[in-house]
Amino acid sequence: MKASFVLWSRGDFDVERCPVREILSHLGDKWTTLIVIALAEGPHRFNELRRALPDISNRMLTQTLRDLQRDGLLYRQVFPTKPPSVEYWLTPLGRSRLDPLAALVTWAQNTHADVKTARSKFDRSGSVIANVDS
Amino acid sequence: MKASFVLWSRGDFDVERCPVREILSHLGDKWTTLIVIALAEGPHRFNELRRALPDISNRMLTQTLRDLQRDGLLYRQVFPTKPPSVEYWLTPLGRSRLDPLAALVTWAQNTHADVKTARSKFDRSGSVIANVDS
DNA sequence: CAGCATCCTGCAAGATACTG
DNA sequence: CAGTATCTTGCAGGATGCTG
Repeated sequence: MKASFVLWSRGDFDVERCPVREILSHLGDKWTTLIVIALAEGPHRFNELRRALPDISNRMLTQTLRDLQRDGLLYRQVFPTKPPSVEYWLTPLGRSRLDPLAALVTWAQNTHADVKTARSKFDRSGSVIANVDS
Repeated sequence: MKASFVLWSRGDFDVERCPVREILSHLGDKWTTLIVIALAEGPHRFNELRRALPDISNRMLTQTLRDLQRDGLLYRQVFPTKPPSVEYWLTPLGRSRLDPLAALVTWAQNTHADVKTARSKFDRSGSVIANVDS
């Protein structure tokens, strides 16, 4: 059993400074990951991204892009055209996040059916009691 | 460029049924992943988990465990001792989630320094304007 | 076009008290 | 010990209108 993360759960640790939590808070928010994935294809402009994420609000797109830029995951380039256009694309650092992300997405796709099955089985079985017996 | 996820962002797709969103909603909540990681070591009882996640509320621990059980990611075994004790541990399906998760955690640890640097650089540079120039 | 400023809302999550 | 049942709340995120 490769227990590689244990450092966070045992003993003396500051919740605020737990690296695992940091990560999760990033993955937690609704849009960050979707934008990173959207930019996997290549550079995109503001409104292109808006169209790619049909239900994102103006506010959230701006804010999430800013955060990603701030963390060094993407570049932002303003072209002084008229009207102005702005392009976003992944930095090498940003690209490097795609790999673990892809692994996760793949896992989810592969196991999706199993989860669905387990879920409806659980629900049918009275949605109470254990599940370990037979 | 291995564009493996594109299916979700282009053209005709139902936001509600986007598989990527499904996944993210699972990873999104505050505790699910932490619990899965905590159970990587092996079986744990309710209050053991509570101690492992110092700041989780009673309510959230119960609820998250139920959801994970429902999705077939963990087993729940009640021992009719007095007072009762209950053990939780990962199913094979649950274990299989550890791999992509570990990849992500590792990535985060490896890049943590870079992100911190980028962040403070961004903040110092007026926290406005672009970052692509020099 | 690409945003910012504001106001507003719902729901994830916390706190607390009680039970088999 | 391992939960359930309520009540409450903060803040992520939505809606809308304005501007260089």
